[in-house]
Amino acid sequence: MRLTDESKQFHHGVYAVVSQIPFGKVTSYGHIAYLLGKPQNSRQVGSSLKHCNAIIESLRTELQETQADDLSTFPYLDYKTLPWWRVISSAGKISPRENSNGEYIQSIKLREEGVPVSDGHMVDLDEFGWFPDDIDY
DNA sequence: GATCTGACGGCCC
DNA sequence: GGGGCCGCCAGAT
Repeated sequence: MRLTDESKQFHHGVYAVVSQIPFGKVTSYGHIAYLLGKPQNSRQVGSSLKHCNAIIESLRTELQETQADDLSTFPYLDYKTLPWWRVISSAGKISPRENSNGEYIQSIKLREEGVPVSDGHMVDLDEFGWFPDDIDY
């Protein structure tokens, strides 16, 4: 997995922002891209999450190899705790996967947090959306 | 390597 | 409201 420095920065940002979405709230791929200063890269946010397992592993490996920095400085680089299920489309819909199992799991995870998900995999963004203008990450 | 495919979203009919 | 187009870029073919 060869990533440019630029895209590594982007991935770091995506995971850092996702890790800050509050329990019981959701945000959109596009809003994460907006917070990272790249509002046109919503699609890459989806890609970051789709491949979060491999990408995070790659980022961790590189940090371990290239710097003496303690990995605990980057708490968001852990796909086991990354709340990826709190990210949905700007239309308020859980995005379809190749295999519908993923969206099913996502709806379960959201309901566990008290976020209602309709049969059409829709979430009420007015009530459960988290869309800050800027955050620290 | 060239080309296609998406966990997307904004814009323009 | 809905459909087509475009930007973006990591993976897959």
